[in-house]
Formats: sequence, C-alpha cells, structure tokens
Amino acid sequence: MVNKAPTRRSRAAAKCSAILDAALEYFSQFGMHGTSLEKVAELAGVSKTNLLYYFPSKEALYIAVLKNILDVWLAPLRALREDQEPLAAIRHYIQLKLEVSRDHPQASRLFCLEMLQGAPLLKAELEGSLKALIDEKSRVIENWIAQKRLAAVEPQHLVFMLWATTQHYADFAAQVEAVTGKTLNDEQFFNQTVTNVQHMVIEGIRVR
Amino acid sequence: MVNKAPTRRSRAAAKCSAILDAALEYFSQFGMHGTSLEKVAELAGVSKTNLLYYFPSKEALYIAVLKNILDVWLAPLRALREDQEPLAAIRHYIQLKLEVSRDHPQASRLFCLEMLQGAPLLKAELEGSLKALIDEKSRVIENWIAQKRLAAVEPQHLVFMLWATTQHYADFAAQVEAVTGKTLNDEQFFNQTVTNVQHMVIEGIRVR
DNA sequence: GTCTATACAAAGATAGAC
DNA sequence: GTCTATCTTTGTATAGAC
Repeated sequence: MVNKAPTRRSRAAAKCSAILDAALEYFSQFGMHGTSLEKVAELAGVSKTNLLYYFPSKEALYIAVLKNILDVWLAPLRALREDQEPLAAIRHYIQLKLEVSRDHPQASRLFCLEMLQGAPLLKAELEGSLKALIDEKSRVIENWIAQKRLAAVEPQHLVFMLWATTQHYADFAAQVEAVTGKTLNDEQFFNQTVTNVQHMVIEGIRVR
Repeated sequence: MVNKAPTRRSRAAAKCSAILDAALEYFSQFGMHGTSLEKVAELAGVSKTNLLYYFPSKEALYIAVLKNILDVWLAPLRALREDQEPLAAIRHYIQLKLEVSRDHPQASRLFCLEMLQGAPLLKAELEGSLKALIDEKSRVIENWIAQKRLAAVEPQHLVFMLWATTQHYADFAAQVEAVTGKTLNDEQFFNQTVTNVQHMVIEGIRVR
C-alpha cells in the first residue's frame, strides 16, 4: 500500500539522508577537520544538537558518509565482466566512470581525500573487499591478454590508468575548468572528454 | 669566500626551511585544518611561539608552503619543448613526473588537496601563469599534430591524461600499495610503472 | 525528538620578560 | 630571537527541560 503521509520512520530517514548529503558536500571540499557540524546542520536544515541525536559524533557521521559513497564509486568497475568484448567493455567503463565524475563529483573527491591521507578509515576495505575486486578484474584483463584480445600490459597498471584518467575530471575539476573554461556538465565537453579518453586508452591497448 | 660558521641569516634560513618541510609533511596529509601548529613546530624542532615569529599566521605558512612546491610540480611540464622528438619528449615527461611522484609525494598530494578544494589559494596562479604554461604546451602538442607527428587528439585532454596517470601514483599511493604491495621506492616497481605508463600513453597517440 | 544552555578541549594568536 | 604565560575563539559534545 502506498502511503503519502510521512511516517515517523520515513521522516527520520529523510532527515538522515539530508544530513548525509550536506555532510558529503562539506567533507568532500574541506575534509573532516575543515568542516564544522554547525555548517552541516545548517545546510541540512536541522539544529546542531538534532544532528548529534542522529549521528552520535562527527567521526561517526564521517564514516557513514564514506560507506555511503563507496558503492557509487565502485559500480563502474563491478560492471566490467569477462564475457564482454574487451575494448567495448573498457570503453563502457570509461563512459560510466566519467558519468560518476560528472554526477557525483563530491563522492569522487571525498574518496580521493581519504586516499591522500593514507585511507585510515578505508584501510580495512582497501585491503579486503576492494583489493579482492581489483584482483578479480585484473584476472579478467589477464585472461583477455592471454587470449590475445588485448595488448600485453600489466593489468594493474591498466586499472590504475582507467581510474586516474576518469577520476581526474572530478578531482581536478578546478584545474580543468580554469584551463578549458568548461565543466563536465557541458554536454558537448562531456562527450568530447569521453571520446578522447576512450580513444587514447583504447589505442594504447589494442592488439596489433 | 666559503664560511662554515653559520651566520645569523643562514641559521634563520635553515629554521624557515625546517618549518616549511615539517609543514609540508602535515599539510599534505591532513590539510591545513587538520594540522596544528603545535605538531609542525614539534617536527621542525622549534617552539610554537618561535614558529609564529617566522610565519605570522597559519595561513601565511600554508601559502608559503604552496608557493614552494609549485616549481617542483611544474618542472616536468616546463621541460617539454617543441624542438624535441614528440614521442621521446612525452616519454621523458612521464619519467620526470613519476620521479616527482616518487621523490616529492607530499608536494603532489598537497597540490591535489588544494585542487579538491577548488584551489582557493592557487586560483590566481591557475588562471594566470599555470594556464599560460598549459596553453603554451598545448600549442606545442597542436603543432606536432599538425605536422602529423602525433595522432589527432585534443591537446588539453592529452595533457590531462599525462598529469592524471603520473600524479595517481603519488596521490593514490595508499591504494597502489594496498593492491600491488609495492611503492615507487621499489626500484623494480618504479621501472615497471614508467615502462607501462609510457607504453599505454604512447601507443594511444602514435601516428599510424 | 527537539530545544536551550553550558561544559570542555583544542588551537591560533598575542603580551611582555629576558 | 626566544621564552612563559595567557587571552580568545571555535567547535565538539552533553545535560536537562519540554
């Protein structure tokens, strides 16, 4: 049954969600230390004390935000599967990841911030599920190479290149904008970016 | 005349330098807000008050650090010149930039941190001298392309790719280490990285 | 669940002696 | 130039009323 009247539970969930969004906005730009709960509460439309009712501490809030974005960030890599045509699969990955850079730049930036610090809070994930994911995808790439469907490169470095080139448009957006005068929200520039990154990467790994 | 006895001036310079080094260490990992002057002073071997004698405020220190590293960061790009053979020049750029990522990872990371925040303090540089440098090097690349010595790609995207792929090994070092178990300080891994990045980039822009 | 008031700690910066 | 002592601000977190 569809219920339009907000329940207690749904109202609480909406508030949590608003707080998490606001927190991501600030954390991704100023880091955890550069962000005050006052500002987050203000942006989320709640009082500071009320925020602390939903999240017991600043660090708890920070961790909640991190956990939230990890899926968004990893989705493109998860979509890479061995039964696809290698070059098409990589082309598709680049497209998806650049869409993340365009639609969730804060998530990309916060992930980057966390890495810069040595990933203190993601360390467990890094060495566990994330490493497993990368190992799995590296094996996919290795198999493609063994089948001569991809040029012989180190799979891990290829994965790093895919990340780096797509991530860059979110993390260094300030620089990209200063140099080109454009952002990924400009549809033409977005398409041009996808095409160029795809071309440069693909030609570097095509079998000859 | 060579003088081994430290002068007043040289002692002051040595202190400034120690403070700047210590500040870079912390700022690059925790950002300006995540760093306390107490810690910086301790690492530099001076008192907090003494630090504030040399740098009037935290922000002044932060700006001094930024200015200091800009040259290190830009040196590889400055070295890119039109009279070189295009592919050799780009190969050389990748080598130099990866050396920066290995030897000055803090500088790379602080630069990245500043970009993530929208480069509030580098904005002027970004839109001035840095943009000029990129425009200049983009023209070099454009000329190479016009002369059919390089495949037809957008020069700006090529520059971004060069940055992103080399910068990644400093900024995401935590991830690189978690996945590969190696750092750029491992000579074999460093050489493997240089070779792979060079190969993937070069094959993507070679004229056919 | 939400508010007001407030405790408490951290950290930047200054004053003034030496 | 360097130190001790101190002021002041900011910001996290809690207590307790409603």
